[in-house]
Amino acid sequence: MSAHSAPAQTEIHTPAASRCAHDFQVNCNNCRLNTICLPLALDIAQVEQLDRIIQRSRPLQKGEHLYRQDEDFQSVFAVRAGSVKAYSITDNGQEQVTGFYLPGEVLGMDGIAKNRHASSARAMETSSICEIPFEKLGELSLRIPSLQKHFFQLMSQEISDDQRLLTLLSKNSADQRVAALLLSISARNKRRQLSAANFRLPMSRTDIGNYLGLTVETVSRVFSRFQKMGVLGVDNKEISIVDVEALRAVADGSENA
Amino acid sequence: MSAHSAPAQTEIHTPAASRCAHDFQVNCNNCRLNTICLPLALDIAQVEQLDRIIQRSRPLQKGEHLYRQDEDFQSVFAVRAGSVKAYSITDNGQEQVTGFYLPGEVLGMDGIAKNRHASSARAMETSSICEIPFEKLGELSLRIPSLQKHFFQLMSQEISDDQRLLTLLSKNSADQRVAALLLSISARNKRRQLSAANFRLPMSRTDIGNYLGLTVETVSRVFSRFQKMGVLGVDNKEISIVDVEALRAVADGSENA
DNA sequence: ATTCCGGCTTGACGCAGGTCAAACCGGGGC
DNA sequence: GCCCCGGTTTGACCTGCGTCAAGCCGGAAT
Repeated sequence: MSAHSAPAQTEIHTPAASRCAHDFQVNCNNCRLNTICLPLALDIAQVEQLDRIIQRSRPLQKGEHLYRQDEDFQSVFAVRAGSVKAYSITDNGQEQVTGFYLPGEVLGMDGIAKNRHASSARAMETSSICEIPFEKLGELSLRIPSLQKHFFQLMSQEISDDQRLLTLLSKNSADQRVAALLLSISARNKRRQLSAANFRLPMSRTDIGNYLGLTVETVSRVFSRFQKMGVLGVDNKEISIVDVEALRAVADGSENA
Repeated sequence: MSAHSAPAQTEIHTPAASRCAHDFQVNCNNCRLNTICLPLALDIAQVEQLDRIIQRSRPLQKGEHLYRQDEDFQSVFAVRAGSVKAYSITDNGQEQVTGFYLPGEVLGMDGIAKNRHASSARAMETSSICEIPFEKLGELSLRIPSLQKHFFQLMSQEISDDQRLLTLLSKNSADQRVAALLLSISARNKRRQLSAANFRLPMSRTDIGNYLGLTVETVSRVFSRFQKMGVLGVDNKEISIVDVEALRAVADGSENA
């Protein structure tokens, strides 16, 4: 294992959560992710109201489900620590990974429309999750306009993200897709004050392939190629971005190869 | 021109709109699309409140823009008649059609997150549009809980739709993609009490290809193939679905060819 | 230490769909 | 009528990625 595995590991022990493994008393005000998952516009009293409806259950083990497709929709979820993948299965049985969710990110909003989850979500590693009952969130939003706005924005962001992914899938080569995913994860790590250059991918090659519309083999080959090109350091799931500029160039198709 | 062009043409003259070409007094209560674009849960008085904030401008001509990427976001839009395509252009200049919007459907919600439109929208034919100022909609939603819920649902539906499209792009063949699009349009026509079997495609082959992540040539070839197979009747943009079951079989990959 | 097993890598080969090029078709302007 | 022009179709060829198959690597169980 390489040197940067240690910082990556701390992901699942945020300051708040690590004070005690069974500390379910963590609240939004002392959560270091609150600038990411919460509206900045809320004052302390409002955050406390929100806090009161949020449920924090025991950590999920790797592989456990947060919710399953077609189950009744009750809540949306925020990742506090760890990571989660969302995926859906179509009528004819094909599985599609629709998103990877890292700490501070919110998932489950696709269930609102039909009051049934349109996808399943499972932990890719041991994870702590905040459950936000949607009925109550709606009520609270009626009294806190900025909260309503924040949720409209969150959902809108999810739409934009999906549309960017759409473009990626329909227009870009395997190299570009993988490069874009790595840059996305890098940026999201950076937002959480983690290293943008060195990190551990929580998902398998298979998941990456499924998400990006590629086979495992292709994903693996791309990683190898990037490594050979001196753009990436790859040690199984440990990734280090050696040449960000080159990676960006690949991502938007302007490399001179 | 074939026999079914007439009903298709009436699309741009809804009962409400056709009373007078410049009748901007149309309102939600007498709009025959209100069960599609409006919450069923609103009572007459509430619909009137909503009605008061909705703006109906002169019809858009083919090719005119409803809004442009990166412009300030002010409103979401509902298609009353005609049809609209939404598309975005990435940093490196590639265009991606992100959706086709038919009467009763709402677009523009991807602009909420950043308060700037994340995509552009232009009329694919002469179209009437309802503009719904988002600021006011938010305020009204605070007073009409079912309206707030409806908009959460609308946005959630858009997320689900995008995710289904994602799966289509990442897992399905050209034949499957085109078949799925045709079935989608057919179903949406049916919902508006129009023929599910015979209709006029408002978009070009190029747009279809762009939307589905295919080239024009491939789209054209698929149409030809479907026609040869006796699944479809194709006369330029006039489509008739001859064998729905076969088309469904193609769409979910269970055809025995 | 040995085996097992799931995830990852690498190679050889084939095909669906992209690319390039040419021709067609239908509507609008003159 | 004629020409023009954008959209569409069709064909011939090429390639990126999927498929199939084999081998590798590392952690868990015994």
